[in-house]
Amino acid sequence: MPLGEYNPSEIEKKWYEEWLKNNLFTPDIDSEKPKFSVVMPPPNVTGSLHIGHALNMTLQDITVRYKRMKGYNALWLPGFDHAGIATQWVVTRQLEEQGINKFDLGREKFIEKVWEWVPKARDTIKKQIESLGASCDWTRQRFTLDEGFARAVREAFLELYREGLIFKAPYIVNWDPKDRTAISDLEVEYKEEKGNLWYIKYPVVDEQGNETGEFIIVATTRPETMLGDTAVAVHPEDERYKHLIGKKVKLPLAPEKRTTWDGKEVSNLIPIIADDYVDPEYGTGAVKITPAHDPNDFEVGQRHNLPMVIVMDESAIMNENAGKYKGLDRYEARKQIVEDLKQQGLLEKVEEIVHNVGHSQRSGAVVEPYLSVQWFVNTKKLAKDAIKVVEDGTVRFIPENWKKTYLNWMYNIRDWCISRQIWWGHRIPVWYCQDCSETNVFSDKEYDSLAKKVIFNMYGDTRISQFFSFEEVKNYLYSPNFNQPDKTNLEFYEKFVFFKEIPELKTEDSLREFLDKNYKKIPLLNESVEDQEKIIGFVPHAIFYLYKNGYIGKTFNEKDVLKAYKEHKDEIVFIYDSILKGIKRANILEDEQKLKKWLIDHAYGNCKEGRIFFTENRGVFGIIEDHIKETLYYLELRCKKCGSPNLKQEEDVLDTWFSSALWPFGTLGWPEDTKDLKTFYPTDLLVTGFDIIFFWVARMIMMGMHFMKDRPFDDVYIHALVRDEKGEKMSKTKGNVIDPLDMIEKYGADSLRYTLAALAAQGRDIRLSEKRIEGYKHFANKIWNASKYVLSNIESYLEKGNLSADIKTLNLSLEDKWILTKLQETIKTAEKAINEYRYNDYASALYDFFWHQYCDWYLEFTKERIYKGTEEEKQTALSVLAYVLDQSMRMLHPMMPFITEEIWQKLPNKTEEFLPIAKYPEFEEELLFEKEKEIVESFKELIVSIRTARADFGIEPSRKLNIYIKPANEEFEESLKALIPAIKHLAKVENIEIDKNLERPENTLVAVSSKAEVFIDIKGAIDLEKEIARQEKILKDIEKSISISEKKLSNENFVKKAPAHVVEKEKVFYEELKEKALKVKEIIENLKEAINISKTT
RNA sequence: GGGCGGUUAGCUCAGUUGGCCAGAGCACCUCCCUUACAAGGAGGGGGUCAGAGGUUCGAAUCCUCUACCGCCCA
Repeated sequence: MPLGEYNPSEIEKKWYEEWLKNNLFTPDIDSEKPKFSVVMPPPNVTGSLHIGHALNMTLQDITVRYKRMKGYNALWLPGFDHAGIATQWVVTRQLEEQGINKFDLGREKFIEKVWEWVPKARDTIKKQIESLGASCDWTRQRFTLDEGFARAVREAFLELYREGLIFKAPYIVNWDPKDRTAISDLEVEYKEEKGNLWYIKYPVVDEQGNETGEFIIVATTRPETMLGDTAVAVHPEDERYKHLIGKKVKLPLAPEKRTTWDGKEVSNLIPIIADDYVDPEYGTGAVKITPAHDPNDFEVGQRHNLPMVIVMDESAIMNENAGKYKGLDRYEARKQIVEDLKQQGLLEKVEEIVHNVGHSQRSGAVVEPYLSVQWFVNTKKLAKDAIKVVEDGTVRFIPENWKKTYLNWMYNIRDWCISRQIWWGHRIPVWYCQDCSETNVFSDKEYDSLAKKVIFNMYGDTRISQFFSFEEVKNYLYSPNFNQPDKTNLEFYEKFVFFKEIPELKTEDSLREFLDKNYKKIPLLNESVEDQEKIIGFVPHAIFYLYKNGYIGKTFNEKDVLKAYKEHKDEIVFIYDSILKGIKRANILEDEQKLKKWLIDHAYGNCKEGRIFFTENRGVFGIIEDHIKETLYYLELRCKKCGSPNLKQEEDVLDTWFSSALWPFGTLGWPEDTKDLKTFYPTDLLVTGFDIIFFWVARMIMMGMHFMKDRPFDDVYIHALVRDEKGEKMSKTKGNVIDPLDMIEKYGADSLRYTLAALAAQGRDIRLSEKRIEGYKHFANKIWNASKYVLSNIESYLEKGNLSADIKTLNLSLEDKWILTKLQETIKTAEKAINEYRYNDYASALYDFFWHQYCDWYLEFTKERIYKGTEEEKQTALSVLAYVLDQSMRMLHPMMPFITEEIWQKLPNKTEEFLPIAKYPEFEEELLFEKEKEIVESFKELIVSIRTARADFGIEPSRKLNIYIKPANEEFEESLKALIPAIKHLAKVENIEIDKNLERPENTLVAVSSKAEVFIDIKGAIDLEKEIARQEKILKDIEKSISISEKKLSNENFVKKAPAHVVEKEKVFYEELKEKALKVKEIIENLKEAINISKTT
């Protein structure tokens, strides 16, 4: 079937499905072929595909497809990022729309909601990536919060903690009061804003605290923070203030007693200290020091051991320390404070200034520097190796200038705040002991069996709580996995986390047996714990617990209970305290008499509720099992220091980038030593945008070097930002976004991809306009139509004969050899370009070849042979057409996977089943025909000169003319004779005469090219004046070139110093020009003579 | 303040170690529905490569300064 109309949407979906069905993108792990691996920068699950993704994916896909076709065992590993703050934000807003407040809902329920929504969001963006044609291996798809990643994150945290590289400390963080979380330095955006500089008078006091009448004036942009001042600093050498150093000032407006962050009292009389940090030139030279609300002041505070007073709460509402301003928002407080200062005469003056104000990238709120206790990674140590591998070129940045940016940042790297006060994410695997305050970090290393590890990980992932039911475990393990919905979570654990079968968990029976054997059982006697009045209390639960866990037998007496309870009191109290929300009448279990009475009461219904739990026979009691409504299991964790079970897990979660830093090895199975890891790590290439070099690339290198002792990737290709055609950032608010999905729908994924590749020049932003995409759709259409020509002719030919797959055996014509030579040149240029990540060169090399060589010339050349040639000529022409088309499709495929596959599938002599796994063209020396190429190039020049002459004289293309050609030499004469049919077709000519010794016939136009003169009979009188003018213009151009060339060649230094081939080229060029000029001059003379003759006659 | 980058045709951009009388696409002008393609074909116009100086036989390309425009970091 030849091709119909080009309709991208029709073919694109079809082929992607076909490729997936045939597993073309899943590498063979046992392959002998060299590997090529890339991990996909995981898009946010909440996001939708924007043009930046499209560019990122396209570039990766081009390289991966190229490598795959080059015979590499190629892995492109896809996945998604859980995007802590962004996702939490989206779900919070959704709930708000339903009138649900996140805090009312509670942490667990909230996270359940997120897990409900996340797969839907993920499917959306996944489909979008697929529609681009990404040839990634979906069978290995991962998620930064999946079972394996969560485990890897705990493992990494534990290891770093043990090595002392993770620590908890009070620190000034960038606090986002809107989202109520700390954010990293990198998440703060500074914007210039108008503000004020307030000059405030602080009264100096004497030893007794009485004002001396002297003032020290401080300048501040944030007067509300003055309530947290704990000193005033001046420069030690500043003569103005030297006498005040060591004295105190009375802090205006502040309450007499304030409290530091760690509970100590601070007076409102604060010292004047000396510190080099103060710039005597700025403001008044005296600076208020607020260690809890300013990063610089924090450092000053540490140097001078100043107390730190926090004056706001987590929402930036003034707190107790603010005295009468308590409860005011920080900006209202500012207003009030300024007002009050004015009234008290303490406001010296106000200056208007422009200063940089930090905003949260996410919420837009003005960031409050805020003292809080956070978790940090000591990056200084980790940076060492990460610097080394980039310095020594093991990891290469492309374009190279990013290396400098990276190193600069790494040299000055600061500790990385990794805790976030949100719910969605990796909860920090730290359990604080409530009894001895020990910090415990747990991972599944605590457990020896895989099944136990799984249960612990489920707990760590908050999939089950510390007291869990059989149903909960079962439901989770046997329900579909987030990444691989065709697998259960248990199967995911087996295949992607532990790489081993876990038989204990496989069936319900074995699972129950396993749980029974390994976990404490918690009998519950209540139907529910809702009605606190009717609830069955602690004592019976405790006894049933002792029984269920074998601490007492089915029959027992009070002494047995007493003894067993004594031994297990801690755990029993801890468990039921949590479950029953309080312990009542525990003393019964400590007193033999009371216990005995209680037991008898509950064997005979003598209590208030008339409950009977036990049988009694001669002082021996027996359990009535029917009372057990449900049995939970208890995952026991104990403090490593004091053994207490009373632990509380850290509330904070980790910065999302902490998990994505593990991406290149976490996705391959780390911390297990897997075959994937051995085969594919280090990866070969990372393609990403410059905006996350610090956020992500740097951290991956640090973590890779630390945990894998090896770089995560060799090459880092940094691509540009996609802007709109005016060079502005695309944003929804500006309304200038180009939606890749719209573009795909309108022009096809192939056109979009080609456009992005063609615009992806290194080191420059991309300005994209829809026009460009439309332009490349024209290219796709061109490919389509040219193929239609080739395929339909092949089809009609195949009814009679066969095409030759081995074109070397054919009797090739001049133009066949020419196009084959051009093809070889293109293969060379294209491969060089793609290997150097010069995607734009790759695109333009193929564009030029396919359109301007293959279509514009070669296709036209073949028409004569195909329509009027002999059988052999037909066969040769069609074989070469098919061969070049086949090679072109292979080369274009990485950029335009769909259209090329559609066409390629229809070609005869296919050697592979699908184009994505077909062999990439090889450069072949034997198919280079330099001489023939030169001839055809000269021939093209000749044709163009004829066309120009025709156009200059306004001769319609349809009018067929007679021409006479006078070649410069015999060789060209021979060639031209062979090309007569082509000339007729290309120049629209009726009759041709070719003769080296020709004289110009009368009434003809002349077209001069470097290897021939052409005389055109336009069948009518020509306007001699016009022709003279035309030729004179041509002559002028030539002479201009001659004079430039002459100047060069007459320059002794040029001939002496320039490389030989350059000089030689210039000489040849000069000679050609000279000859051409001579001919044109001759023509002009002839024409002038003709005018004279016509005048005289 | 420190660092990085940009300025080439009306527009959007290429131009790899200096060797081009500077290229492409779009737009523009003229002619053409010629049996692959009017989403096309043929021909054409258009640039003191931001400015100044320097190095060199030779500079859009290397160096210095200036102007303007971006981005990152403090």
